[in-house]
Amino acid sequence: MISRTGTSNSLLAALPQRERDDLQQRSERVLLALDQVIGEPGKPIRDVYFPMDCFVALMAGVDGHDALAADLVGSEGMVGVPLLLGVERSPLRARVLGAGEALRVAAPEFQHALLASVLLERQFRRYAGVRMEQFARTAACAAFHRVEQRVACWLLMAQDRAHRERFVLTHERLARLLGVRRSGVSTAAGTLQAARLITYTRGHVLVLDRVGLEQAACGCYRSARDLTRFGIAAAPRRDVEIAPPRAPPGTPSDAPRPQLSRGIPHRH
Amino acid sequence: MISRTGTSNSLLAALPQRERDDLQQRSERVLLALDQVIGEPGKPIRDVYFPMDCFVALMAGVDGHDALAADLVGSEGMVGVPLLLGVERSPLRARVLGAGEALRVAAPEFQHALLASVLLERQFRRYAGVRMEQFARTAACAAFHRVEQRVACWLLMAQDRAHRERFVLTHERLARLLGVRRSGVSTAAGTLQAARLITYTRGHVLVLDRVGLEQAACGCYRSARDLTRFGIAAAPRRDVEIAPPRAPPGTPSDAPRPQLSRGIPHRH
DNA sequence: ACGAGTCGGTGCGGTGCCGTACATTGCACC
DNA sequence: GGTGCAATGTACGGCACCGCACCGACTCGT
Repeated sequence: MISRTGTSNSLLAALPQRERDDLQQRSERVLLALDQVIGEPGKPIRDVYFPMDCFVALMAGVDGHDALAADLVGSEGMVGVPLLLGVERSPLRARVLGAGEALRVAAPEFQHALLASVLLERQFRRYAGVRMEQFARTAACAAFHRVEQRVACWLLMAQDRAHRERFVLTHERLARLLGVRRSGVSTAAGTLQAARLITYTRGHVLVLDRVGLEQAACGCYRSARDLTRFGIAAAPRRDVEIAPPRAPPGTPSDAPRPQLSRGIPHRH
Repeated sequence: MISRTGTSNSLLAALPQRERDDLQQRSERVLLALDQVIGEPGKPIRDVYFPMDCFVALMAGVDGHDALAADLVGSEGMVGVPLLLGVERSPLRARVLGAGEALRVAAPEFQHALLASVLLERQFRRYAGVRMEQFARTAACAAFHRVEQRVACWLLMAQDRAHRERFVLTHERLARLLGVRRSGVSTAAGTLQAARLITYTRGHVLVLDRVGLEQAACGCYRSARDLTRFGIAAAPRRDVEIAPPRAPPGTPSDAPRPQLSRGIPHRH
């Protein structure tokens, strides 16, 4: 999980040599700065991004504000999925949450690449399906799970995408992701810190006990992680029916897990 | 809106003659009963459905329960979008919320049809993009808007899909859509009823004042409706760049709207 | 006509989070 | 080594919604 895969993008890495090379030739390496916005709701999608060691929050908005993050995109994914689906305007705001490098491909170039290779198109399309499921999960998670669980969940997701044991994410920013108060995050983070699961100092997060943190998080983290793996895996060939490994038998995706702070009952 | 479009599906109706006929030949008319489940999370998608005068709730689950509805599908859409994206298992539970007729197409038939026509594939793919945006919106709505607003919102969405002035939807079922208590819906519905916007009698909803109900709803309703229209509209040809009419200039998608019950401030 | 079951109106104590505000603490930059 | 700001810890009243429960009202089947 923390294994530093080098500066590469899994979605690209899963492509056949030819497709990968083709796309990389059309791309350029760019440095994305913290808080940089690389997608505005309602505006045309100019470029597609493949994060390498940065990660990006996809913010859903209501009433003119960014309300909450629908998903995080790191080196396991891409920014600009709507283009895959023939939607040329971004529905969400894409804001860089962890600075770093990404491959940028201009929208027309990307569309040409899609037309040039069915394999590439199929692989990316399946990623779109994964993203969609993730959106639905986020909706349920935001509506049902306690702030503390969600803080744990998103810290884990952020860490996976930062590829580092320690990374940068202030309470303020995390609060905006979750759509809650900053002080709510502070309290939750304080509890996690008291439980020796993390250390939080001025935006610098250090995960001390990953397993414990996973237990403090809602099941959404594990589900999301499994889903991500499925999204990266090479798409099965159309003529051979392979059951995707979504739910390995005997592995209930939501196993019962202990509560951290006072046994808060789950809404059902 | 209430115009009874007859028993047809807009997504199919927007297709060119040839594609529509082809798909209809592969389909069969079926009657979907209230509460019938036509998609189980984690299970293979056997069939794709094009509702005609029925509508279906797509339920996202957490912790093994259905948590909340991510979207409603009526004659403007289809059930089985993941197949479009190369995902062969349903991420959500699809439960019939309004009984009626639908066209059913077996998954392999549908996939063949997709391969047979780029036009058809493009049209449906864009619908997938719309659905995705809707998921994100639902997430934000569920997290931020008051139950009363959401009740109004979902009543409107349900009515659009029922194509009738009056339709059937109990508090209990609506509560499950929103992921709230049944009594919470009762209270909210009571307020709407007191304001002469609706009449609610044992599951039979009659909308008295549609405009008023829209004002009582959160902006999500209008956004979702506009989005739906965009989803139905014929996809622009690839070689001609046509800006999709997502946000007509001078039409802020979330205009300020009056509060119904005591001026509840919006979280921002 | 009557009983059973569904539906919805209502109440009550509990609580998680909101909005707001203020004090503290590191870190960066003088 | 002080100054300034960003980041965090903490507190407090308010409230929307929770879980639970009860009861009346309407519908339907026999």
